[in-house]
Amino acid sequence: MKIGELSRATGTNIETIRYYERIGLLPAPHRTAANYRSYGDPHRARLTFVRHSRDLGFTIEEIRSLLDLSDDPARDCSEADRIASRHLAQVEDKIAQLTLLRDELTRIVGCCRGGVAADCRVIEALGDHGSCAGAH
Amino acid sequence: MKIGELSRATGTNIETIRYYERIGLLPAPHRTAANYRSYGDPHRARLTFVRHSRDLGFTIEEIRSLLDLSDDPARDCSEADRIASRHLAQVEDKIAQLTLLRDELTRIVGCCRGGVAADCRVIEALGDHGSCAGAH
DNA sequence: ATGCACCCTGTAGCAACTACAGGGTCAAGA
DNA sequence: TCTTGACCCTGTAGTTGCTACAGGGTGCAT
Repeated sequence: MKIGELSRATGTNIETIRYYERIGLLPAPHRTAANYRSYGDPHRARLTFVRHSRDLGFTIEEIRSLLDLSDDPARDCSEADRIASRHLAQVEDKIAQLTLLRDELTRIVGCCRGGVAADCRVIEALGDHGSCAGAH
Repeated sequence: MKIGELSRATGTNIETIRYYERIGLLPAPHRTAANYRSYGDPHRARLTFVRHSRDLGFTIEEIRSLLDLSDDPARDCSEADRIASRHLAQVEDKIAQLTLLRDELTRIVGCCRGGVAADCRVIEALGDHGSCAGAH
């Protein structure tokens, strides 16, 4: 299939596909006589893997490691587990952090009762970290 | 005070301070005879405002708007409230999204029982979006 | 033959910094 | 007086993960 079909089949931007090839995340496919890229099912599966992993927030480098693992079926999979677990921990950290942020923002937004900027609690709160309830 | 002191006083990287000046977020300070930047309290207050807003996740452009507002104390502060509320909504979206992600990752990670990559559930799950519990 | 959709390469842009390279300045100690 | 070290300056390039051109070629239908 041509790059446009692969793009539609995986929901990936064409530019992104070429980008993945450039950085070595996807192998360079065969070319037609007209120098068009020509993909097969293995390419589509690999790109699906990459997109799914990106959707789950894995970095390109993490995906590279995961692909290396899946390319070598004999290898121990504990590294895959380690990568995924570490990522999970990062996501949990991020959630905790954003929750603190949300609470702080809720507090700040709730203070605004209209009026002029000089009396605005939002602006005041932003200028004064000391008035924050928690750390962030 | 010199840039290093301002840096320590606000917990901001020196390069970042110069960057903020370059993009017009902080006004250019006076210079000493040796061409060193020389800051006063208003600069420190403004930078504190910027850092605090960044810590809360506001973008540079949002901060620019907020600073414009605080520079003009007679203006109506409803825009500040609007910016902060929209940002709060974004944070809430992000939390919801990350929570789905976390659940998916938890599910994936929990499946790994060791062994070789060929049988790895982590790798399998990443290659197959269809096996996901929810949308992400 | 002439549109039009598609493909190619290469480069530059985005956010919000961060990290040099290659130089100048200043105060303290030997 | 000299030198060491901490600090400051400008300007440019790198980071992540794409995205958006510019300027061209290809393939098929009308």
